[in-house]
Amino acid sequence: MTRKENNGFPRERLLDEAEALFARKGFEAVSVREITRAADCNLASVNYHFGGKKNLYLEVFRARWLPRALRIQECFKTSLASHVRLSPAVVVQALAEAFLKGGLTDDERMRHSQLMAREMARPGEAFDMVSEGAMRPFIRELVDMLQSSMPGGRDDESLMLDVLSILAVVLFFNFARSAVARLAGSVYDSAFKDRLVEHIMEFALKGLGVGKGEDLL
Amino acid sequence: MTRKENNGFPRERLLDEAEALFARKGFEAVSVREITRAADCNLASVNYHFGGKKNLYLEVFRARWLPRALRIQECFKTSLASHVRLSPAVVVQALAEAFLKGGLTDDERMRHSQLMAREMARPGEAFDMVSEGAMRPFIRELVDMLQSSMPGGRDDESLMLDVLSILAVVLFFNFARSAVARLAGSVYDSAFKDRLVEHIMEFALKGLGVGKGEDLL
DNA sequence: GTCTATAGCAGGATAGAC
DNA sequence: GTCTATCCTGCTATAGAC
Repeated sequence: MTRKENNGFPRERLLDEAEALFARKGFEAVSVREITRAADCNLASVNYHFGGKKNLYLEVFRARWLPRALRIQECFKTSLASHVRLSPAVVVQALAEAFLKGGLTDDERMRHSQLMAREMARPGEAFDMVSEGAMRPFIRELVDMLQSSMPGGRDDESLMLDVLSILAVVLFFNFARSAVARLAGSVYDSAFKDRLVEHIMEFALKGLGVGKGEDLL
Repeated sequence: MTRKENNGFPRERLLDEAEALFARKGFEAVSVREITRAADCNLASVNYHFGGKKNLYLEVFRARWLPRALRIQECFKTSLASHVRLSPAVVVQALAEAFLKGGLTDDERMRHSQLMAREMARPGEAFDMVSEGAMRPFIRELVDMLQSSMPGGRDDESLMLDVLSILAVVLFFNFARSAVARLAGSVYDSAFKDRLVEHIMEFALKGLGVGKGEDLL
């Protein structure tokens, strides 16, 4: 994999390449040699800048994953800001769009989901960052929003499971991208992605027990 | 990890321990030494019985994962057999129960989901088995069933995305078990599991656009 | 800060005795 | 079929020149 010349500092190049490789193959399947080769740095640079492979992995979450998660959340809040009243439909639409089309490139989205899925499948040291730094507060916020906007009024635990389920679907269609494409018999192109976004919004809204076209504007 | 003495033949012990370790940590993170130690076999046995680590991994899918997938599908069909008419609610309930409580131990369910999630995140040689041997025909079957039982009549592609979404939720709550428990602030005990089953059925049925209690019997 | 060279070790695989 | 001993490769990490 010859690299498109990344013009950042070595430290930044290492973080970028490491993130891509860790997301694609997982921590153990990637060697420091592979990372430094891809980042066009020498073998010792990982140790110099980060103090070892494991610290580089953690730094990828601190310096790349976390900011991206916060960017997604900002995107979500920006969508909400244009509405006077927060109906469930508005919240869900903003949520789905923030995760599926908001702010990030397609590659970023996949990397983000894959790293997240890896830490969720097997929580390690980075999971604290994922959990406390982004997911838990965001979920809390979502539950509160939905709670105060749902007509019936449901208990928090039930709403949280709904939120987790929506998140599960979003994660799945991002991190299992090639498998989904093969199972669906499609190529994962731009049209297919749009189709997925449409589907997820519809499915999630219905799953929450909210009609789709209720009061989106 | 001292092992509960497994009384099978060495070959079977190797498959069992390898499956558990591959599911938990992934292919690269597990060493042949670790597997043979857990299975109480000598280091050379993996090469003797399977011809290498990679072939052992493939054999785990052929001899453990695939039969289990078929057992889940049988469990699903048995549930259906007791109904005269296949309403969507019946199909979804049978699906959710087959995946969440059917026939397998809790450990088996988690291993099954984790192995499946790994192959979907990064399809390798084993993915053909997962895909062609179990998932694709099963999804096909589900879509056909739902198609002929849905009142409105929807297109196959849309139904397949629904089925994939339900599968995504089921997979997620199994493979991200510890993360879910931490995010939900619960322990993943038997009561919590029952709660999850209940939630998934409700969410999936609504997501399909079908009322919950319509015609379950 | 960057690089080469290498220590030190763990990995998969195999040979060959039993 | 099973086991020990061993080969060789590739890994992380570090020392030390520049």
